[in-house]
Amino acid sequence: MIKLSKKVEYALVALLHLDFVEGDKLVSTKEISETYGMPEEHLGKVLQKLAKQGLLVSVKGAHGGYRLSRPLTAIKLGQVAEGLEGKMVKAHEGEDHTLCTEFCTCYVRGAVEEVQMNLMNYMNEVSLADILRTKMEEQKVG
Amino acid sequence: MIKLSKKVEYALVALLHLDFVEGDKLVSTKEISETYGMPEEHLGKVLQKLAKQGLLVSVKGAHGGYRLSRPLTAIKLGQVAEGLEGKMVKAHEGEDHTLCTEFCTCYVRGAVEEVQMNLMNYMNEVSLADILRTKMEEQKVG
DNA sequence: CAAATGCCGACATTTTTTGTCGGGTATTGG
DNA sequence: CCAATACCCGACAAAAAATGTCGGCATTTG
Repeated sequence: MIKLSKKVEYALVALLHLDFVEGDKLVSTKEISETYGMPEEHLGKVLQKLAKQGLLVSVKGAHGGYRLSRPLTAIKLGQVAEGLEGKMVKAHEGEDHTLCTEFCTCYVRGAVEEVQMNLMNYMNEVSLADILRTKMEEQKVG
Repeated sequence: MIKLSKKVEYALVALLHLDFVEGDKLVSTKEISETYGMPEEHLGKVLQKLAKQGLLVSVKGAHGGYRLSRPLTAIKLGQVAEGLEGKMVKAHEGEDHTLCTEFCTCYVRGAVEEVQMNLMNYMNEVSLADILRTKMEEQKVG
């Protein structure tokens, strides 16, 4: 099933939440986890990875927390997923099957990699802002 | 990780293989599994589901096997995935959050569903022929 | 210093994926 | 008719991944 993992789901919820928050206000893991009923420790891990990847800025210590490092328009779905689950497609590991234009095992297998690539490319085009916009338009209509 | 499952991978390999085969020739599970080194029983399950869903035509008995029921242009990535793993998104389960235009829990959560929808819509647009075409163009260039 | 909070690794639990087995049923060829 | 081939199906087993928890450390604030 092509389904977003909880990790990604938590990440998206947190990112969208942070976007709603005014300016540079810092929000703690605890606050977010309580708002949406997520396990705090787990969400913590997720946010730490997002920070490590540069999507979030973290501030330690009392009254610390996280804030977005950039606008949602500049955060791609693919970045979030990759940050949390590692590189998703092994971007053509050197193998050159240019010669096999006819049917052969590697040819078919190569085409399957292509599918993964396509999916990944798609996810790297869609920004979180796009998603939010889609949702808003849908609500206006529906 | 947004990664195709083995089931889907096996299915795609089989479907592309069947496309390479001339005309109405029947190909058995065994033949495919041996060509690509997949576990026969497991591949069998996959092909059975594809047949049940109508993407493949199955012929029982000696010299039986499978063939495509239609051209690859008419087989969408999403169909393959759904056939193997069930409906992927619960297509808006009635809940109406039209009122929450401001920040609220369900609003953010709703946006996450949107992401899933987008992914699914994408997968229902891409046909296996599209994928193959992409691969061919890439080979010409690369 | 104590409290709050991020950071990190290890582990436990649960769920999903992947693979296997045994026993059907249908068709073909001899 | 019989044996071989091959699809069909449910139940189970094994392996892997996702999810959640714990304990301890590091940093900042008051």
